Amino acid sequence: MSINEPIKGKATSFDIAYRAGVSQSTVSRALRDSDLVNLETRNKIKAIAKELNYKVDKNASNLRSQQSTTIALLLFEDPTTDDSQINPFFLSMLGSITRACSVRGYDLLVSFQQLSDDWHADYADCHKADGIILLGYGDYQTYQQKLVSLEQQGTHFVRWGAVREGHIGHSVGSDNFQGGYEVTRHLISCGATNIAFIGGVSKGAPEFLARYEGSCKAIKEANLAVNPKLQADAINTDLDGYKGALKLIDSGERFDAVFCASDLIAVGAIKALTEQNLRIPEDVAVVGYDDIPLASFSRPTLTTVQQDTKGAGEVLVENLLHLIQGEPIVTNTLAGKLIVRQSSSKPG
Amino acid sequence: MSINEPIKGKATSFDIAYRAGVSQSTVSRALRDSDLVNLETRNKIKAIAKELNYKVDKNASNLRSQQSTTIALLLFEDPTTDDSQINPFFLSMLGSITRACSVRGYDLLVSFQQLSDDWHADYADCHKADGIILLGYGDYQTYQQKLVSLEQQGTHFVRWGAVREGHIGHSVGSDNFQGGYEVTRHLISCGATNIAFIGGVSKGAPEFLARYEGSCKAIKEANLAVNPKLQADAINTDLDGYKGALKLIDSGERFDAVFCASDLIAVGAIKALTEQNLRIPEDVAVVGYDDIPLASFSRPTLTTVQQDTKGAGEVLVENLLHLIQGEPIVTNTLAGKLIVRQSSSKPG
DNA sequence: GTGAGTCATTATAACGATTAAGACGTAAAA
DNA sequence: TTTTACGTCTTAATCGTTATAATGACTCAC
Repeated sequence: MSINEPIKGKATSFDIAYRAGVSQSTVSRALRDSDLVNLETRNKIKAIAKELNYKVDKNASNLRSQQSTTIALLLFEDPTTDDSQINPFFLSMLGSITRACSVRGYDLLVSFQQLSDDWHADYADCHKADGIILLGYGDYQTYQQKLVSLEQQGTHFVRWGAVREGHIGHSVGSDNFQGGYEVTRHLISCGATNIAFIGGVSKGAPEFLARYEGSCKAIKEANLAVNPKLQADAINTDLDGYKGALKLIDSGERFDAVFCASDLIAVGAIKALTEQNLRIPEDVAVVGYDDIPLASFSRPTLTTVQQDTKGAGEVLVENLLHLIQGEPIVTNTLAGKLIVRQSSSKPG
Repeated sequence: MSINEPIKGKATSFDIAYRAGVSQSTVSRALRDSDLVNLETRNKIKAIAKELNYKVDKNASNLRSQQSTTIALLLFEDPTTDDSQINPFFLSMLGSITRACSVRGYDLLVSFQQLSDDWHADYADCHKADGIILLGYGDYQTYQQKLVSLEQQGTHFVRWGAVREGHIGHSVGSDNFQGGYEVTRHLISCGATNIAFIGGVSKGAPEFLARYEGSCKAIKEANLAVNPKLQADAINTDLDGYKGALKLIDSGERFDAVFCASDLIAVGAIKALTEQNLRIPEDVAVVGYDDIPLASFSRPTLTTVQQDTKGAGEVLVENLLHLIQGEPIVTNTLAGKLIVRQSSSKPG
């Protein structure tokens, strides 16, 4: 037993051991409720620990047990957007992820990443985190290499995004195809026959592509024709939505509805349409995707698909923890919910 | 020198030492660019480290050096709001804080807190973080006790909020008084004579109070009368703004402008006013505070005060680091910027 | 040629926990 | 009585660093 009566700085388990008249290892066990130590001593030790305001040193604990009970969240955005404007959708997810982590006793390390950095090595490798959650719209191709090396290093990670064949690692995502399908069915039921789509399809976010494909399916099912000219590229900004809408108008093609791949795009599109004196939804119905807070306050309020952000955070964390513990993963697709608002109200 | 030729799991500094033919301590020094080790050996060691994909173990490093190069961000909201709706203003701050941390080589631990928990002990005490950033609107009284005990434990922390006399610890905040003053001067210059205020004043967020007081100053300076009946309480939600506006209308008092203590409140207020067929800004001018993304897209677009969130994150982190290193703190107040939009356009 | 002064590196303790293996009574089984 | 077993606790090794003191080698001055 070490003879360090006075507590110098923060209390250590040795200080408690001394006061309790037991060995340090017993203290360590007692505080983690090991039944290798007598209940009475256990309580005594806990009492002393509380009195001394003792907290287990995370670093020492992690070092010895070789795990950090910490999860790293890596947010990466398209390089075009700066850090002051973060996608609201991801931010709302942040809440549920944090919650999900803390419920399970995990800490959350947050980091925004430029895709250029070698983030893939910086977290799990130095034992900062047990696993990584990757969040970001973006071109899968650009960071596939990093995922491969993550995989090779045996790092545990899950990503939010489209669940597709051939993708590395485990993904959790909204059922974008189904969402696009339902949006379009809704538009058709409102009387739309020429439905435009604003959102990058050829390259870029696979989520957008899935939404588009779902939309096409609905159009075909209704015996309408898919018009490729009624599709305008846009990444996930309002400015791009604005430009996309202008492009559609300039194309001279007729359209009575616009399905925007995201709410931000929709906001921009609405601005453009309004400036051209088109009435929404009378002349053109508009639907977005994501149900960001703005959607319910824009004028007109925006019909959109609400992604289950609460559930998403929960599932992401849950799956990652399963992965870490070598258990099988269950869910990986979350249903979206169509929220009908003014921008696409039914006639009559 | 330990004789462990093969690398078992992740490489350690011993593995590198073996390959470089030097001692482990030399490796440790070399990787931190100590000039106690010859430049040539240093480069050699670095090369080998890179080749082996070696990363310093954070836990071991932290344990030994007794610091974590990690900052904890504690976000706490009024208990009324749930985790799915986080104040956009704080979220936008999150971006700059993350950026500021990573630039300085610090990690960021994020946590949302219910005020009830004993978060005050859970971060610095167990060496998870070197310091804490506290973010949250909220009644100062409710968590003052925690701040006191933080202080007592010698924990370093900074908070975002009103800088007031008698408050524990270091605060960084917008100059809310000045902001309120300028908003109101602007409204008066637009011709307003009866300016209402929606936002909790008597108790609750001191930020709101400061904005109100600034407003009152401007009113008095213009030789107008401050009408206490034209002040409605509201915490920071759109619903409360809605209710507040209705209350003002029901009061029967005349008013031609509403200064809302936050954009969220303003959004709710606009909704209420519009429903009562009041035109904005013709009948009533409306101004918010915060410049959340929604402000520039609402109909009408919302005049507001843009808080310098980018600068705020920077200053918060900077100050905290100063605090940790025992250096003096310089800045603690950030100027806001009035953004005039449609909701309060000048006549003519 | 002995002592002082550099320079580059090594040997060796910490840091504060976890955990396997061993020790010591005491009670039950042989 | 001796053995086995169990409950309870201690001893000691370990995690992978960082930091301090010690070691050699080698130059330089008196």
